[in-house]
Amino acid sequence: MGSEVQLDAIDRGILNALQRDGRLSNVELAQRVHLSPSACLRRVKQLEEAGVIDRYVALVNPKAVGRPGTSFTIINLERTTPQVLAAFEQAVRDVPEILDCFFVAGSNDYLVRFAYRDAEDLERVHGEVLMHLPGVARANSMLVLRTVKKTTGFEL
Amino acid sequence: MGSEVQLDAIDRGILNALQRDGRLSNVELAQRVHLSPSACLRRVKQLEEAGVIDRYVALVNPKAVGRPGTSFTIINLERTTPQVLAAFEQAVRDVPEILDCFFVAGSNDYLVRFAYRDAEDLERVHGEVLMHLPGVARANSMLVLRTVKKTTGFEL
DNA sequence: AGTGAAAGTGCGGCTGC
DNA sequence: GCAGCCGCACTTTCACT
Repeated sequence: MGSEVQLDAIDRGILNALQRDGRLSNVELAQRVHLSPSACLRRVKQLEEAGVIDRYVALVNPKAVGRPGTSFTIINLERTTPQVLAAFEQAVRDVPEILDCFFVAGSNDYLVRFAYRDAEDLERVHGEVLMHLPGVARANSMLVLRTVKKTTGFEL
Repeated sequence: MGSEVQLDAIDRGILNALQRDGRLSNVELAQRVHLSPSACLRRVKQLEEAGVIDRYVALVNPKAVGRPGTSFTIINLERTTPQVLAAFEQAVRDVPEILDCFFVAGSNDYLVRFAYRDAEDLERVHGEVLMHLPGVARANSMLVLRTVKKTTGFEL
């Protein structure tokens, strides 16, 4: 897929701009990167088809939809056979409260991110959702007290 | 800001659709949520102005821009005076390699996410960037071996 | 008064040269 | 890089409740 595509300075400028504002009109984007609209559009389409630009999304304010809290939880499984891992991962995908889940090196742990509504909801998700995923031995939550920095893209 | 806005079922439908595809045209969005284009556009504008929709962004493929690796690092500071925290956080904001940084409860640690190019780059970022941030005592990296789930929004 | 549908206008995406 | 058509965003207006 989108591997080993060579990007020049203009491509990087396009990507930086669209990562900040995915609804930039082509004409405005063109003059920011000093290109004619048609040439700019060609590059954008090419970046989309090459898979460099994965997709465009709207970002919603967590507070505005009643999910102000964020927690990262390190989940340790009792056993780490392929079957146990597969069952756990499928369950994770089916739980809407879980936003991200990563399998990390070191001690065969998962790192899970979720958003919660309030203290009661946090307790529910931690205790009734995470702890009841198949194969879980321990779950160690790290509550986010303050978000220092949060990005959705890369500085190119 | 965007707090305590009441969302009905149609608003949630709009948000779910735009979180999947932020470039949906208003007419297509309208028929998905069974509304006329003008009524739909009014709601979208209102959600934007209320801050429920924060912004629209393009998501780029990390592999395509040469940053295939992800690492989460727990950073522990030597001292936790306000001055030390502030200096650390400002440094974090100035380092482009660091994508996210959260101050987490428990032991006054930070959780930091960054993307790296290869093993050599990982070593450089961990050793030369993170460890040289002001006030760092220890940095414990968790390498992501596999991304099980990754979302940019909420199921509403 | 607040919400939804229908029509007109201009800008911008997109396919030719 | 330039000129075309065409579609969509956006406004206004009207109908409903």
